[in-house]
Parts: sequence; structure tokens; C-alpha cells
Amino acid sequence: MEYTVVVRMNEKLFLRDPEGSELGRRIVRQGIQLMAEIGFEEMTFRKLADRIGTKESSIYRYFENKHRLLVYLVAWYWQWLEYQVLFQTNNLTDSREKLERILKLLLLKDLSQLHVSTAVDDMDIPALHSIVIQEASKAYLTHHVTEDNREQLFKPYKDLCSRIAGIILEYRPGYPYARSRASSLIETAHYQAFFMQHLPALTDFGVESPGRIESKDPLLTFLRHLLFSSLDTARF
Amino acid sequence: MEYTVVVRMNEKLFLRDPEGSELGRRIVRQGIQLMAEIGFEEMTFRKLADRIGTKESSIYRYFENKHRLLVYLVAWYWQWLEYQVLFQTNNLTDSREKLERILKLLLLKDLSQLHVSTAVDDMDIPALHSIVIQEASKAYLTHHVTEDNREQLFKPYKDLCSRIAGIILEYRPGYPYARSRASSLIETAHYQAFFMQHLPALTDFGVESPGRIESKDPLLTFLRHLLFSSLDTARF
DNA sequence: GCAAGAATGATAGTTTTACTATCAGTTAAG
DNA sequence: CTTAACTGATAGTAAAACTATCATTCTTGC
Repeated sequence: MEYTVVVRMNEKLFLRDPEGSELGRRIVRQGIQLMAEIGFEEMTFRKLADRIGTKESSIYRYFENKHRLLVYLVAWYWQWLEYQVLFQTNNLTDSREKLERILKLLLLKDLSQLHVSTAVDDMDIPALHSIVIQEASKAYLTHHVTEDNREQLFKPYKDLCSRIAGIILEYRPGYPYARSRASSLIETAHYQAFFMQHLPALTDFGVESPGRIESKDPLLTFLRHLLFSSLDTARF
Repeated sequence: MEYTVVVRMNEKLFLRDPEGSELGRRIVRQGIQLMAEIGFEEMTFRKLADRIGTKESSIYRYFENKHRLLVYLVAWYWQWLEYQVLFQTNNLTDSREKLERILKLLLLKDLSQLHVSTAVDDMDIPALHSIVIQEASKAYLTHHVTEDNREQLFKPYKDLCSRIAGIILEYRPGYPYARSRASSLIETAHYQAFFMQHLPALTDFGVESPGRIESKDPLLTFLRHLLFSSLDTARF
């Protein structure tokens, strides 16, 4: 039985499929660790090679450059997330409940409930999530977005948005901003998480610490409020 | 009569005040043009120096590095924008109208109504705006946010958020997410503008072209909807 | 008007990144 | 067991990201 449906990646995302060899898998796995640790700009293929015990040139055989590795990692995450959304909402009839699940998934809550693919590919999902929060926008905020887009590099993100937009329309048929609502939901979830951690003055929530009693997960509450207030508002 | 109140910048943002010399001003003005043209990652101090007709080393006397120049430009923009918000909402009594003005300012609508500081400092505001859309998040999405934040580099952004949050609270006293609402409003305005231009599949609006009749400025309409639906929703 | 000090220009250098090329050795597949 | 694919090892280039030095020019205070 195969569970690797998730990881069928677009060929344009790499030079040689990293999932097709031991070295490739280590590049991806250790790449995630290293990028999560020191950040995108501080990371170099040399450092990654040293960490893995290989050479720069070997990494270049898999990925054209560091930016493409980033694009690959976030694309992987979006595909994984879309799969989780699909899996976790499939059995639900209530579309509000579906949206609730999506909110939790965006914040990576209830990891225990997640589908096996995490374990199967042994990708470090929480590390990937923190990369997505800190670095994902650098994947598209470039001068060459248009060409990258033409190569379908952002398809997984678009697919995820489409799926969420579909569920939004299920909840509120005729809502005229389903796609924008979906993309802004995703983005808001991520940079509010970033602000909460690093620039709390830009939010109304302190850093989450286990000891804090008050509202548990105020970010989730905020996102829920934002989403449903816009969807439950007067008809269009 | 001095109108330069806006441009009193934090000393930590530069090594030598660029507004204090002709060369400094050219570094900033031409820096804006170059960064808007080729993007942050493609820009180098060498290219900027060549364009200005000076030397790399001279630019380094003003800014520690390229990232600090970006932070400076973005900070300048936030300060300018906060001033515009202050100026344009000062005479208004209706707080809803204030928020409407803020929405337009975020999208740089009605440039004609803007206050003189634009002309006085002859900064290319539309170019700066496009830099803010494409590059601003790179100012804080780094591994050294915390140190940069400690040096108050993001104070202008925080101040702008605070001001908007204040107006939100004026409109809806007791709203518990004023700061997050303000920061997410700003961010949403910018990346939806980016998506609209470069990744339209992530939005519900096509690229704006003068010939298009339909809903004029759907992004403004969307932002207005998002903002007021959240503020006009049931009490907290 | 001139001397002291600040800013700039010109030149040159270092280290690191980003990438390419080559070839020998090792592994895997038919 | 042979051929093709992959990896390792070494080497190299071009450009980026700085730093240093010193002569020159430009101010500004006296």
C-alpha cells in the first residue's frame, strides 16, 4: 500500500528528483533542518554539503540554486497541507466544521490527528512549518516571479488556495472573493504567527507559553473571527 | 516654513544621515529607482554607485549594507504614510470616514490629495510603494529580526500600526484585536496587490487596466469588506 | 582668505558566495 | 560483468560584500 501520493512533485522544481536517491533525500531533510536553524539568507550549499558530508557540486546536481531548494520545500509543504485538508474534510458534512479544521491545520494544531504521510516520508513538518512562516514569501517575492510562475512552480500554493476557496463557497455560496479570502487567510495565519513570536507589538497576543492561562490560542480565535465575520456578513 | 517633520529618521537606520548631503540624497533617491527596477536581490552597491557616478565605498559610508538601505527606505515610507494618515484624518469627525481614508492611502489612491511632503522631499512615492509591496517583508523576515527590533528599526511600522489601531478602537471601542487587525490590514493590502499583479490566480481581481469597466478597484472593495465585516460584527 | 576638518574619489585588496568543469572511483542495473 | 549513472574530490571563475588607505576637494570657522 502506497501513501506517497502527496510527494509527486512537479519536475520543474528540481534538476534531479531528490526523492529518488539517498543523497537527494538527505539534501531535502537536512536542508529543512539547516534552513530552519540559520535562515534562508545565511544558508549556503557549502554549509549544507558540509553538514551532510557531501560536496557543493553534488547538491547542484539536484537543485539549480538555493532559491529553487526553497521553492521546492514550500511547494512540498503546500502539497502536504492540501492533502491534509482533503483528508480531514472529506468525511465532514458541515462546511463550517471544514473551515474550522482548515484553521487548525494552518496553525499546525492537533498534530496528533494528522495523516500518516508525515511519518512515512519522515519530513520534519514543524520545521517545515517554521520555514514556511519565515521564508515562504521569498519564494515568490522576486523579480522573476513571472517566469517561475510560468514554470508552474507555485501550482501547489494555487491548488491549496483553490481547495480552500471551494470550501468557502460551499459555506457561503456566491461569495465573490473566495480566492482572495483563501490566500489572505493563509498569509494572515503565517505572518501573524511570525509577528506574535518576533514583533509582538504588531499583534494583540503575547508569545504562547504553556504557563499562560488566559485565552488559549488567541491567534486561532482571531483568525476564526476574521474569517467568519467576512463570510457571515450581509449577502453580495 | 519647514515641512520636513516627516523625515526625522532614527539614527540607527544609517551610518551617516543621507539627508545631510547631496550624495546621501542621491543614494536614497537613485536607490529607490534601482531597487524598484531590478529588485532587492539583484541590486548591489556597485550597480548603485555606477548609476550615481560614485564609488561603492562611498555608499558604505552611509549604509552598513544593502539590507539596512532597504530597512531605511521602508521605514521612511511608513513614517510618510503615518504622517499622511494623521494629516488626512485629523479634520474628520466620522471614524468610519477615517478608516476609508486609510484604505485609500494603503493603496495609494487619490495621490492628488496627498500632502506636500511628497513634493518637498521629491521622493518617488509610487516607486517606494512598489518597493514596499515587493520587498518590505524582507526587512523583518530575517534571522536577525530580534536584534534589529531591539535597535528600533521597525518603530515606524509599529507606530503606523498603533495609529491605525487607535482609529479602529475609535470606530469600535473595545475591539480586542485592534493591533492585529491593523497589521493584517496593511499586509493584506500589499500582498493582495502583489498577487493581483503577478499571481492573479490567487485573487478574484484581474490586473487593473484603465480600460476595464466592471467594478473599479475591486481590491479596495475587498479590503473594505474585510475590515468592516470584522469591526461591525457582534460585540466582544 | 586661509587653515583645519570633513566628505569624497580612486585604487586596491580580502573573504565569501555562487556556480561550473573535469575526471576518477563507486555503485547499480541489465 | 559490463555499461551507464551517480558521487566524490579537486580545482577553478566571477561576482558580491565588504575593508583599508590615502590623496583630493570641499566646507566652514576664524
